[in-house]
Amino acid sequence: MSKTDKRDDILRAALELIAENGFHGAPMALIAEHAGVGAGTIYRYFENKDVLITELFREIETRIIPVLLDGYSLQKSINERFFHLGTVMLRYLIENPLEFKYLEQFINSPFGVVHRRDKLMGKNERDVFRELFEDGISQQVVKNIPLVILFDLAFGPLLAVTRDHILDFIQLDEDLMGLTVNACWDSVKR
Amino acid sequence: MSKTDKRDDILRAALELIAENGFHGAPMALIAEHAGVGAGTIYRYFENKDVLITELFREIETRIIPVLLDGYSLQKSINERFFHLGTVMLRYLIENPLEFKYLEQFINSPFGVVHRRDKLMGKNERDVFRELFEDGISQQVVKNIPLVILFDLAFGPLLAVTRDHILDFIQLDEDLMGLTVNACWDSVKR
Amino acid sequence: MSKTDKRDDILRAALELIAENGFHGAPMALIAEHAGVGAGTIYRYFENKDVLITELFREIETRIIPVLLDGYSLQKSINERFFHLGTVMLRYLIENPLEFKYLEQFINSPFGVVHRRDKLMGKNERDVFRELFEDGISQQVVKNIPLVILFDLAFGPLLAVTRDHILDFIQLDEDLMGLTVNACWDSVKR
Amino acid sequence: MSKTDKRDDILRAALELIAENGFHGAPMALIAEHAGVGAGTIYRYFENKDVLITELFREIETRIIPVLLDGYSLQKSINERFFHLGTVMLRYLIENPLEFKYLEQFINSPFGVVHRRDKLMGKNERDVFRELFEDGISQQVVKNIPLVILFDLAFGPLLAVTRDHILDFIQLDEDLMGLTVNACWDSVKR
DNA sequence: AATGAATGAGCTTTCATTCAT
DNA sequence: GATGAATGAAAGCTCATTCAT
Repeated sequence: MSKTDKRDDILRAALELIAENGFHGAPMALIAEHAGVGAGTIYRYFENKDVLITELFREIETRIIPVLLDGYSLQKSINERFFHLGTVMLRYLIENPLEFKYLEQFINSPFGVVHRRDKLMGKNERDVFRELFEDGISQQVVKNIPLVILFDLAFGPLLAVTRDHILDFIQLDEDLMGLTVNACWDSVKR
Repeated sequence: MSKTDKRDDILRAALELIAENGFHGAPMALIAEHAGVGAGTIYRYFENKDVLITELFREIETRIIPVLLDGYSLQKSINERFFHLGTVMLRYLIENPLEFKYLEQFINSPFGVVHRRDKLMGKNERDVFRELFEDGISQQVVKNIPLVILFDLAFGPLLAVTRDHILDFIQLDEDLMGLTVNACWDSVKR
Repeated sequence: MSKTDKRDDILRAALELIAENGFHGAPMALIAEHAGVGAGTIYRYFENKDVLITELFREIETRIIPVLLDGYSLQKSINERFFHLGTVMLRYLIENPLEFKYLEQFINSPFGVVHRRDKLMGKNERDVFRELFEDGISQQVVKNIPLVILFDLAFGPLLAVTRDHILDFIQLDEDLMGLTVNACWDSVKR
Repeated sequence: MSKTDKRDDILRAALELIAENGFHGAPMALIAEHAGVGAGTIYRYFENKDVLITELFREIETRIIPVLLDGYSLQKSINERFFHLGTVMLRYLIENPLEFKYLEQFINSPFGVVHRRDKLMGKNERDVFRELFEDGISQQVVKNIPLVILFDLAFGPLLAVTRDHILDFIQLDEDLMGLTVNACWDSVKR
């Protein structure tokens, strides 16, 4: 088994346990057990639990980006670009409920606050959503309100809807997903 | 000191500590200390920590309802009613950051899932928002999509925006609050 | 059982275990067991293991001082005062081997270095030995060399001899104790 | 690289780490890293950590003996021989603080007790100090008290003074070193 | 009714040692 | 011979809950 395999096993175990039980329902010993490694082994790959949690977030984030960009074209209209990103993201999260649940845990935690602050400070490289909104504002297609609020108008409902789907409060099909993303667009468009 | 006083002291202490430090930053002994009671005393009023947490949520919920209803009239248009409820709620949360932080903690936790499930199952009495959306749909002013999604479109951004204000990512004044609520309205209206 | 009793039980258990096995041979769980209390109970009396260790040192120190001062008179000659302090200390340590072993552990550890630095900086109240040497120097009875060296000349051998007695390398009786203290005096006297 | 080289690298790394951080601040993996070898390699040269520690002590001891004997003559007076050994040792330890710190760690540990017991039992070959004191006693120049006590009177202060120098409590120059060794002589001479 | 000292299971993390490569 | 990834027992410490007073 290669080095990478074990690291992946640990990340997968952490994803499953934290997604289902939260950070506190995922003791390191249990993660190790689910990963099929010794408790100490985790610490060869991750300095401590916080680092494991943060790395796992980055891993998921990294996994999503190419999915979002697949078929995404800056040539299309702002509306089309928004629709593309919104539906692709919604679909991805619904098809990967573990990753969604993990993201939710992460975002609603001190880790997430730090991450969001860094993002808003522009510490993060190219951000496809920020770019979209900035283009939309300059083209006078999107409401001229603070970026932060645009994010909230777009992501707030998307995450909420995904959660409700995963919790079985609704069944999102392609139609409902389209309606939802369009409704979000209504809130950000001029 | 009456029985009710002590109960209130405990709830207040729990609110402050949990809002600022999360559930795990609020040990029962600390809550007791802040409430000025013995650790064991809490258990005379609340069966265990989970019950305390849930009761505190209901308390806050109960406190908000009359605020929302003050000046609220079923005679006004759906749009006006939505604007009233949205801005009043936004203002209330911003002026009561402890309660908002607590609600966030609660919603993003296993407790919150249970609560939301109960609500959607209609276990809860009269719900002013459900009523508003149902009226809006029947008057063909609001999009005819599942209630759950309408909730998400309206509350998702409001909560997100409040959090960003409290985290100092934006400064919400009355103007921005109005813009935000109107943007939410754009997403639910036909 | 009074509050003080339990604290004393813990200190006694710590003394025994650390004296015999060193700091690392005395896990908190074992100290708790020997003290007849729960593991968590120790933390009601001592913030952490370091504090327990330091407090125990002070306790022992405090216990020795009145013994040293019993029958000690500033009216007597420097030589007599030195002999009194030296033999009383030697006798006390030999009769209380656990305390001696503990002191040795403590002195030869990072704790001890800090403590010694504080002492030399004069942070500690009245120090009977410092006083003795300062009097001796001003009366030109004791060698005019740095205080630190005088301490080393006097205590170095006393502690070494005590350890050898406890380890059964020698059997110190009153005669040998007298000879030893006198030899130490020879090294500090002019 | 020869077998001996690797062994030496390990011993050197162990010396540095243990001297600065104590036995518990020197994990085997770190020693291996500092020595530039694999963790498992140490176990080809030393059965376990205890053996490594003991061997390192012997190594240092062996290194000091020729230094002590350089210029040492049994023809000189006891006083002169004592002065020679005392100052040379003091100087050596001060100039090699790592070795001193290591010796201190070793002596004040269960390892040291065993070693001292062996030494006093006469298990060790020729001992230059024992010889000196025995000569001194038979020439009636040194106090007729047990050898062990003479060792303590001579080494107790020397080690204590060295430690204080290394901890920066005093600055030992050649003069102070001479004074100190002479003071020790005062305590052992008749 | 109210207390708060006591509990002990459970947490994260370290490290001497092994062994497949 | 040499490696270093893997191990898992054991450490210090926390905290929800109990119960004698």
